[in-house]
Amino acid sequence: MSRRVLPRRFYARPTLEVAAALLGKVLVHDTRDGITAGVIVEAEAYSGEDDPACHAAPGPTPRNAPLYGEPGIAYVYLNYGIHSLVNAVTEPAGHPAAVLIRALDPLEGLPLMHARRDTAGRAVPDVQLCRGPGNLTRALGITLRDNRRDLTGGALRIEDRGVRVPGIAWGPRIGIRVGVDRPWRCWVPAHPAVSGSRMGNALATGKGASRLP
DNA sequence: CGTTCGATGCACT
DNA sequence: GTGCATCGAACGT
Repeated sequence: MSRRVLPRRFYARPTLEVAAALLGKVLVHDTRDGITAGVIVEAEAYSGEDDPACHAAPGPTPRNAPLYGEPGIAYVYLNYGIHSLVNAVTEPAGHPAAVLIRALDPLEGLPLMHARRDTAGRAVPDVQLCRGPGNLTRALGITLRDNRRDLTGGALRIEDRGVRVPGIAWGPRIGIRVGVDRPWRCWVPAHPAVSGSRMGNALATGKGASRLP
């Protein structure tokens, strides 16, 4: 529908490159209820069967099949029984890898995001609507049914709207128990929508080199 | 402030 | 049966 939708070749390259390049891009979900969209400000790379934190670590299974397929496809899975987490599949087909989208700066459809997130009359500040991978899928209405959707066109997509990020910081991935040694999480320095400031996350405020780790 | 802990569903051993 | 790429309420200090 638009030339600003990221083409498949954007995803068909090293996962760390894609993760960095996704910062500043816009995740859009078009549903019956309306459009919601946000600027990606935090992401994590998961790449290869030798990455112990990657879902492909055990080798191919029915669940992780999308990771082995075409780049530019959404890999959505349920974790902790509650949260749908959305990834963008990367690298040429055959190399299992993806970028987990962890936080957005809310851009469009804020009222709809609030409607989806506000529970028990509990209001959520705008900047926290899409802070955290489970929160952003809830705000955008992304569920397991969106697994395998093509991000290069259609209702769930990622666009380039010309947003420039001021910098990129790198650090260890969050919430995993293995593979913590790999600094494969990247974020926009000091951005308030970046997750992790809960656990005394000094990293989230650090100045970032745009260089890959 | 800080840390702990229960909710909840599904893939995989 | 076990273990999560989480979240937020409920504690303790």
